[in-house]
This record gives sequence, structure tokens and C-alpha cells, in this order.
Amino acid sequence: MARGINKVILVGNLGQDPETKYMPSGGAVTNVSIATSETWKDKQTGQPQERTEWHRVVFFNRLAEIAGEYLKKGSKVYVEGSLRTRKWQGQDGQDRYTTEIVASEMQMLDGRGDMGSGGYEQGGYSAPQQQAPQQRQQPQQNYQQQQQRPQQAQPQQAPNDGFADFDDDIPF
Amino acid sequence: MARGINKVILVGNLGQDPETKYMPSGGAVTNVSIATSETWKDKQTGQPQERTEWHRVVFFNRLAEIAGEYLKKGSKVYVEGSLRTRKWQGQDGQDRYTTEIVASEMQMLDGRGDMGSGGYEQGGYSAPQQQAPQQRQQPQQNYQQQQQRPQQAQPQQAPNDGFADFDDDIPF
Amino acid sequence: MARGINKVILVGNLGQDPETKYMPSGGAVTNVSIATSETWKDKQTGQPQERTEWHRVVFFNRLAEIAGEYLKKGSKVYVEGSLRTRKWQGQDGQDRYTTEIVASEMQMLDGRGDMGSGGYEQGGYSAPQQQAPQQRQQPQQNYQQQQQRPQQAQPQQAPNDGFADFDDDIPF
Amino acid sequence: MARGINKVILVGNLGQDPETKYMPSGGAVTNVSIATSETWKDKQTGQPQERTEWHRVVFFNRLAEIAGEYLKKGSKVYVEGSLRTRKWQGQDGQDRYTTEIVASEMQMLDGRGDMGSGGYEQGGYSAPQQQAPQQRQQPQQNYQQQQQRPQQAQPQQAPNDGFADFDDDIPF
DNA sequence: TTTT
DNA sequence: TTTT
Repeated sequence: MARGINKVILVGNLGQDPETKYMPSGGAVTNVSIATSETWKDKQTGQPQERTEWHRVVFFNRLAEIAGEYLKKGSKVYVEGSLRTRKWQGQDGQDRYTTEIVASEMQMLDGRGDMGSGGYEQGGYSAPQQQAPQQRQQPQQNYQQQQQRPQQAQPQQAPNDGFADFDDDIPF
Repeated sequence: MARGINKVILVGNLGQDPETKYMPSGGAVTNVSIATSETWKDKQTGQPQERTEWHRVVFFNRLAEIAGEYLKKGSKVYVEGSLRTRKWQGQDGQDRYTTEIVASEMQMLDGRGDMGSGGYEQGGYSAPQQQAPQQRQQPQQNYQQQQQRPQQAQPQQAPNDGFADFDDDIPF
Repeated sequence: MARGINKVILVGNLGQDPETKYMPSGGAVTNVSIATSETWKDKQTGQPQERTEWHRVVFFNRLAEIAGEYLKKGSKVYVEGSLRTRKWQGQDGQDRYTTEIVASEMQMLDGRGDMGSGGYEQGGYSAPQQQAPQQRQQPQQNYQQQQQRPQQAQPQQAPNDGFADFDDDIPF
Repeated sequence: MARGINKVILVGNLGQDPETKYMPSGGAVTNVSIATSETWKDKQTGQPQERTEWHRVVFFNRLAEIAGEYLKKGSKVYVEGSLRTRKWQGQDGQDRYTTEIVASEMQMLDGRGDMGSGGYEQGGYSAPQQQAPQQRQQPQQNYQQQQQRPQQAQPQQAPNDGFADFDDDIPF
């Protein structure tokens, strides 16, 4: 249950290949950086300008496995999720904050997304927390994160839980 | 023009009264913090849990004036905008990053939004960059930021432009 | 799994009390009409103008029960869902089409949403298709439709399945 | 100014080439049909199922010209807009209703969207109502409908204004 | 039919 | 820091 709406919609391209790690539970965590950009002409000089925004997106569990396997540098992707700002400790012991988009839905827009036979049965899908990394299911071109409580699946939200290595010490 | 989609939709409550400042151009800049929260029951203990997310939202120009005048601590609000991560220098000279939602649309959801005679003519609305702070127009309950290039209206995007005081040294 | 994105976001007020019916399976179906409006000044005459758009929104199962019980005429509500155009037969035997928003998430924005003790455990929530109407669970102020295949839960999508009475012969 | 939020986000493919017409004012009107689909496995039989939803999208003015020129059958596109239900008269004199998405933003997702030198200066863009069809500006890959009052640019909203030919007698 |  |  939510009090309020916290929704992000992105369409952009990956700046790097995804990075997938696994939680002790076996659940996957995949991080990607997605670029969106704006271009315009400077009003004074008439020069074309561009500003690129980089979005740090994190996928969990099944979505993380799919993202890790099928996205790559340059992939164009639709992502829907919510904002989450994490607090972490810099090398200097100071508090830092990183804002990420926790993805709840993802869709590849490249046309290279035809990943075989499919067979994804959403209704029968069960939470992958206990799933060993190697037991990946059939991938799909579009997916939606199964509804579940963030804290159960996302150790990062409790930064003192021994998973510091998932959220490394670079802010972005 | 944009390459990609960078969209945020929030419905939440202000944690504090808005803070409005003015740029040398006369354009207003209003910052607010908006809370969204999730509640759930812990699967093991059955205890109710809550996580609140705080969103830093920034309004520019006309929208900034309206937000500054009509929103207040506790106000429930709909905000649509885009993500922007700013780089800034901490006291220690280290780079820090702050992610904000640059609002392009805002709508009060409190019912206390009846702000007088109205008279807002969207089509005839002209950019408020040169507008002196005291020359505020009639407020409205709902508005949309006039389309304009961010860089022209948002000095914060170039943090070395002498407006450091707009984006103070606390990350959030 | 979806090919493409089909998403609607509404914030508006109910024009009438909700109407709830039950499917033979016991699943609830609630229909509401939600108004959104635009106002502006006529460029020629300067006269204030208004246009109201009415949205037909349909909730299923658990969401339908909550909507039916807690929304009422005048309620302000956030709804997220997807578009669905249904074909039906007019009295004259001619095909008609009605476009609805099938809600997947709903949130009351009235402040009158304090509906008691709560206790909604999203993770432990099970599909209400077989649930008898009288066995309603504790309501909540905000909810999300449990992920499930539309066709399984929404007989209206197959208008020849004997549920014609759910989608009566008025277009809107 | 809007009372409420009326927002649609689509990512899908065109089922046909766009159809562009011109209003007496010279403003363009382009209609497209966009498909989104869902696939799933039947819970009983395990058979793969698919449901395709067709969305009627209408673009006005500059956006209409761009859509008409650069989209084609099969194009994958992001569209943002609002819902509008129009009333019209069937051959039999009976009232019919058609729900469309009035696009306010569009973005091609095909990679075939690199349409030359660009030069689109959003800030300096002026409303194209009086613009003759042949005076089309440079196209862009992504655009946003300039803010303006719908009624001024969209004769269809007033179905008795002599533009019945824009909204022909097929419902969808 | 709502809301302001 | 809000809200319920």
C-alpha cells in the first residue's frame, strides 16, 4: 500500500552493459545507466546545445535477470519504476545520497528483443528470492516486477544489513 | 527537443513550507520536499512497516511563484516533471550529486486551492524571466510550465554561473 | 507480458456513486465516471470556457470492492490503468464501441480516506475471483490490482460470454 | 488550466500509414492507429493467448505534419496525450462516441528517425494554425505540441462547425 | 454526472 | 519534514 504516487517513466539508451550481482538469497540485482537527452538551439548564439541526463536504474530478482541477460550497451529501453534515495557512507565517512529508479516494468524497444520461445506465465510466476542464480527462467521481451514488498527483496534499503557491496562507493 | 523520455509523476505531501528565491533575471525558483510513502506488514513478524521517500522538487518562473504562494507544509499535490541530477561541491571540495524533479506541471489536491478570481489565460501567458518578483500574476489551481529551454531559465544547471546560493550545500 | 505500453493516469472527481456488480465467479466489477476538465479564456471574446471530459473507469475484483465501498459521488481520486475498447451490440443490432480505463491502481485523494483499522497485507493478498461478495476484506486507502491476466478476471472482454448484463447497452 | 489530470502514455506500432488532412485554417490533422498487445498463457489450457488493443491517436498542427511525414505503417512510437471522447452522428442518425488520444508529445523509436539537420528551436516556435500545408518546417525526431487551447486548434471538438468531414462516420 |  |  502506498500513500502517494512515486512514478518514473524513462525511455532511453544504456550507456554501458548492465551489471548483475546476486544477493545471498539468490535474488539478482542489476544496475544500468540510462541516458535521456535534450537538444535545443541557444537563443542568443543559435548554436545547437545538448544536455544528457543519466539515470541510475536498478532491477531486482526476475527483472534483474532479464535485464542482465538481454540489455546491453546502447539498448533502447522503456523503464517504469519509482524513485528511491539511498544514504551511504563515502570514503571520508561522510553521508552521501544516491537517487535511483527501482524498476517495476521494463520493455526493450530495439527489435532485437525477440528472445525465443517465451513461455512466460505471469500468473504462475513465483518470487525468485530463493532462486539460485543459475536457475534462470525463460526470458521475455516485456515484464513486470511481481508485486512484493521492497524491503523483502531489496536489501539496499536497509544499508546496515551487510550488503554494502551492492551499493558501492561511487555516487552514480 | 528530447531524445528519450524523462518523466516523473508524484502525488504526495509537502514536508515543509516552500522556499522561494529569485534569480537575477527576476525569475523565481521554488524548492519543496514532497513525501510519498509505502506501508506494508512484515512477512515474518506481521508488524506494520512504513517507508517514506522524500522528493526534492524545484519549480521555476511562474510555476515557482504559484508554488511559493499557494503550497504550504502538509499540502497534497500532484507534480509532473523530469529528473535532473546536479553536481555540486561539498564543503570539503568533493563532488556531490543531487537529484531533483524539475516540475513542469503542478496541481493542488487539497480543496483549499480556491485562490480567488482566476483569470489565467494560458495562451497569452508570456515567460516570466524578466518579471520582477513583486509583479506576480493571478494564481491558479493548476498550471503548466510554459515550454522553454531549461538552460535559459534554470541557471542551476550550470553550477558555475554565480548562482551557487540557489543550490546550497546540503545534498537534500 | 505486454508488447507496448498502454497506460492511463487520471486525477478527477466521480460524477456519480460507483456501481458494483458481481460476476458469477464472485468477483466484483465496479464502474465509475470520472471527470477531468480544462478551463481557458476564449482568445477572441475573452470569455471563460470549460470543457469536461468524462472517463469511464472499471475496477475488478478486490479493487472493485474497495472502489464500490469507499468512493462516492464527488470523490477525488487518482486512477492508473489501461485503455480497453469493447465492442457491443446496440439495440438496433449495430456494432458500438466503448472505451474504458481498466484500473490497476487507485488512490483516494479526499482525506476522507481513513477507513478503519486497515491491515492490508499486499504480499499475502490472494486473488478474489472465487470470493463471495459478502466476504470483503478490510479496505485500504490505496491499492494496486494484483497482477493477473485480464481475460481470466474480466469476462467483459469476451462480450459473448454471458455477461452482457455487465456492460449494458449505453455507450457511456 | 486543467482541473484534474488526463494523461495517456502509449508505446506501440502503427497499424497503417498515417492519414493527414488539413483544416481550413491550414492546420494539419493526422490520425493514426497504434497497437499495443498483451500475451499470456491460458491458466487452464496453457495455450498462449494474445489480445491487441488499437488506439486511435490524433495529432494537430505541427505534430500532425511531423507524424504524417515520418511515421508509417509498422513504426514504433511513443505517444503522450490526453483522452477525448467525441460524439458524432451515425448514418442512422444515432449518437455514437469515439474515444481518441489527442497527442501532445510524440517520439519515434525506430532508429529510422534521423531526419536530417534538424534546426528545431522550440522556444521560437510559433503556432501553425495559419500555416499553409506546404510550408512545413524541418522535422524532428521528438517533439512536443506547443501549448495552446484545444478548441482553437481542434475543430473536431465542436462537431457542428462544418468540419464533419474530419471525423468520418466510422467509429474507430 | 463531478469539481473549482 | 508530510500524510494516514
